[in-house]
Amino acid sequence: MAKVSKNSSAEKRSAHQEQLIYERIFDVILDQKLAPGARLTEEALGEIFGVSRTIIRRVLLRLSHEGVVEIKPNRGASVTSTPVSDVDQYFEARRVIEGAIIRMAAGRASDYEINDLRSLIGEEKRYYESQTRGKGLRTSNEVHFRIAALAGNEPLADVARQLISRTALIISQYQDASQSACAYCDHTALVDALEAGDPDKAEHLMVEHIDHIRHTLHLSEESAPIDLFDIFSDDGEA
Amino acid sequence: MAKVSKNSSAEKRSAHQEQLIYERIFDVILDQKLAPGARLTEEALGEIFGVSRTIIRRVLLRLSHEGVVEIKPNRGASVTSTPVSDVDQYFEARRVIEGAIIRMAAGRASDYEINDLRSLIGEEKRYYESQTRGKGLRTSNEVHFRIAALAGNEPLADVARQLISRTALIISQYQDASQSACAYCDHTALVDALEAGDPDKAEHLMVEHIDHIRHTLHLSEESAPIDLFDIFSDDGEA
DNA sequence: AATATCTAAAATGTATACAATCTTATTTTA
DNA sequence: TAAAATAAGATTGTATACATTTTAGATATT
Repeated sequence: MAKVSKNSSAEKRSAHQEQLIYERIFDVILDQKLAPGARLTEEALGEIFGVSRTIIRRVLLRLSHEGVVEIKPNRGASVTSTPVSDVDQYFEARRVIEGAIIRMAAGRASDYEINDLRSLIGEEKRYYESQTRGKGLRTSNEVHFRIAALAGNEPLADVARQLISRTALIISQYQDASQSACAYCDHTALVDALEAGDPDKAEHLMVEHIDHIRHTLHLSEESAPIDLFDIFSDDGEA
Repeated sequence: MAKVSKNSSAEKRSAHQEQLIYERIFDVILDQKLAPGARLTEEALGEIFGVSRTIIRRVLLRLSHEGVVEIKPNRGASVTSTPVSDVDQYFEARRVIEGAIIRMAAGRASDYEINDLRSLIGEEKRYYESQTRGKGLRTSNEVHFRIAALAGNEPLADVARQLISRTALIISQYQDASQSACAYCDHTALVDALEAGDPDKAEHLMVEHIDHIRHTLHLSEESAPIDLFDIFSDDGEA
């Protein structure tokens, strides 16, 4: 007579389901399996992930609020293509914000947090060496996320996260797969400065690092149409 | 509950409809007609604006992405209540970002843009003198938005806008209606520095200004439940 | 009277139906 | 043949139905 408890495993999943779909789509974009400009149709995605358009719509809306996807009225969503002319602005924004952030973070990090960062950078190094580009890029982002968190200012960390994600999209659009930017070298130096509690050096290294990434980009126009089913059915991510 | 849809006049402009609802809800929050913590139920809002829950849901989702509203699973949306402990972080974030922005903007503004700003500040002054608090606060935001745009860096202006909107919510939560912060005095000085092309002075004034606003806040806990229909049916603006 | 349990109402979560709009292929016309 | 008109298909826009969950009130129990 009481409530019939359904299989809770399926229900638990539905809570995270949206998040999983969100990450999956973002990952595919960063892996350059979906080029900028590629259209994301609601029904196709719904079939792929086994949910209705309602859920997909929410995910696309979130991605559009983050600037990863563009939604035009009656046209639907497509991967954001950043014009060459906008690229430098994003990197300048990152220099300003992440420069200020790492200055605030310098000396604040505990030994535990520093160790955590170093092991993350180790992971990053492995991904880059094993040529798994997408994973490497996301891990690199994670390093920047963690540093942002160390500053102890949640709103600032939040806007930093946005810019970092958005920049990742730009990098995946303009960086050659071969030229993987050796980010982990720079990252190690950054963490050293953090540990030493040297704000000036930390800021300087961060600005140089962001500048360095910017200069690995080849700013030329390109595009490549793709089929949604192929991309999501075959996960190239070991 | 009568299902009478109260179509005011914005029935056919379905393209802008969502935007209008968004602004209407945000305005009501800034006017303190909806206190932090107040619940926003989808069906009630749908009836008020004469649309289905589908549209309301999109608006609430957008507001939640901007941090104005909090959505909890199975609980729906409620106006974000910022803990006292978080307030200073938001203002610090604004000092960092808007400080950098106005530095970039100094000397870049055309005569036309400067004049535009001055007339906007005039408008602001009138609103404050006529005690229309909500309008005054929004106009004040607009001044900061415009300055952010002058820096010529869209991504930075974007994160600035987010923080400014979010801070407006905080101000409406913690500032006494009487103490209206005389923002337009500071703003005039800011524009003078912009026109003179003095980055150091402009930055200094901006930091002081933001600090000044922060110090008009009375950081104590409060709350007040309200009825949605009353609020939206009677527009206290004018 | 206080607490616990159960039931009804209300709100959100999701899917789906149908309308409006855009896209594409085909046919018509000059 | 090329351009324009048109019709068929695909895609998004919106409303609504139904399921699930929460909330609140009533009833029962100690």
